[in-house]
Amino acid sequence: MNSLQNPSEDGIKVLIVDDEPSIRDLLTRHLRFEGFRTHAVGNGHDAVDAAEKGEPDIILLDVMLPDMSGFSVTKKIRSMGITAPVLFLTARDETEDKITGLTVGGDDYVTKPFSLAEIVARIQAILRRTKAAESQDAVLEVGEVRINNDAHEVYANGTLVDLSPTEYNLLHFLMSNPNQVLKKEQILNHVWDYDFGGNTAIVESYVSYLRRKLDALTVEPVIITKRGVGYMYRSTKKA
Amino acid sequence: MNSLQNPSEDGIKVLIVDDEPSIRDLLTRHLRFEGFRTHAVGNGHDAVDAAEKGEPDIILLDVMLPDMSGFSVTKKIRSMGITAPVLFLTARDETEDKITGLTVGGDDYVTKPFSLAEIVARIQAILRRTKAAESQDAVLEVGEVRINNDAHEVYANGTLVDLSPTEYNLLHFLMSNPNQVLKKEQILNHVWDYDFGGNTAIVESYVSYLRRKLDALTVEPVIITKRGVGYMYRSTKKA
DNA sequence: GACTTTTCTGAGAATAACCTGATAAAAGGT
DNA sequence: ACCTTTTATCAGGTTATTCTCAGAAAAGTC
Repeated sequence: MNSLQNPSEDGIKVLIVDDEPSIRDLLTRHLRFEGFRTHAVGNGHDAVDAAEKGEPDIILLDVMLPDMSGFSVTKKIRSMGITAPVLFLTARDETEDKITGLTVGGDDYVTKPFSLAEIVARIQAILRRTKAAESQDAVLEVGEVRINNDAHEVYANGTLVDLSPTEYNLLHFLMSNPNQVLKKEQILNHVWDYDFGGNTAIVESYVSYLRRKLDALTVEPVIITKRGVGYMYRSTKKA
Repeated sequence: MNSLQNPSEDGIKVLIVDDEPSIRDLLTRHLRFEGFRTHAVGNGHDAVDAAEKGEPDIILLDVMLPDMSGFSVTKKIRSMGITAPVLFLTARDETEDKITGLTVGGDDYVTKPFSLAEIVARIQAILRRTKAAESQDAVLEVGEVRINNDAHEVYANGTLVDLSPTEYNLLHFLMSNPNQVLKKEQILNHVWDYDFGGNTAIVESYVSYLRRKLDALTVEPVIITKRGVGYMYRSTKKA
């Protein structure tokens, strides 16, 4: 039926540029699953081509490409009058000043390895800023909990809850798919980086952390364990 | 003559890839019975061939194949532009990171041994997400009972019923085939894993569990014993 | 009604799933 | 460099679930 997390993102075209086929594949498959239209290329030359012909709404661009750097690609396409925002994919140790220097305007960047939830969130944020397109809202309120994705703040019945980054990401993912059981594997795939080595036990830990912080402030527990299946965020209790 | 559970799934092509003939046979026979069109092969090379020529809607792919791994097969067919979703069949102890890494898009996986009901449910879920084909709905309501497959929740006349996973699976299977007698063996084959060692007495136990939980909430008993034959879920009472 | 067969159900042991506190390592801030 | 926060792993305790079995109950047969 609906894709997870972003049922409304329908006609948005994403150009994916990365020389590693596995990353291209990962992003292509996931973003398609989320409802985006994608096109993937493996080098800078093809990227310029595709940016011109494909008219993407947003470009995911690896900064380390075999033929030319992602920054050269950006300059080139900007000089051609293409204004689509760029989300740079960088290695952790990339000199950050270079990146921040180029991420003017609506651009942004994420460091590898990233989580899929992060990529989608950044795309959402960029599109929200630039096009004001009907993309995911910055504020998500389900049941007794309100989550503000711009400020990264969570309120439970009006009280600000202090969450760690991972706790926040997990809650955001759960709240994006209310009343739907999410398997632990599924959660791990979305919320943790794609190269995370551990097993799903960590999901249990973080659910525990979240419950400790949230359940003290809510009438109903918000995260339901579906034993043998997964976890579910419950918005409205049904008698 | 009618297929169980999914009379509408008619033209969907399933490619089955497993080196064990018994598993190939089990899946072929069952999925055909369910109304799918199937084609089965026993190694990676043939799988790539069949994926190209057969244009399957979905691929059931064992990850342990004699000539190449299921992941290599996936990469190969993806590079050929084939986007059909893959349902991986894996051993329980398979390194999970490998699997989870590849199952981010529409893909999914089940661990061996699986139950046939699980396979069908996963295929349904994948097709529902990707192709939006007119496949099984997430909510199934028959008579006084409503079952929500997204939330894995069951309501009897509006009251939430707490079921264990196996109880849920059994009820789901019964409700998928209302007003139709199901033999205990049939139920065992669908709902329990294919390597289940015990006998059909366990079906009796679980029917008993279900009745205890459901009949308190319904006017009519929903599960009827057809002595000497099997059980039947009845939607509208028929004398 | 008496007998046979089949089904139902309660009890219990073994197992699996889950929760949580402790802890160590890593990251981040001052 | 120090302290704090955060992340990740692990093991013990706890609860839910699965499965089997045996006796009770019900249905069918003569």
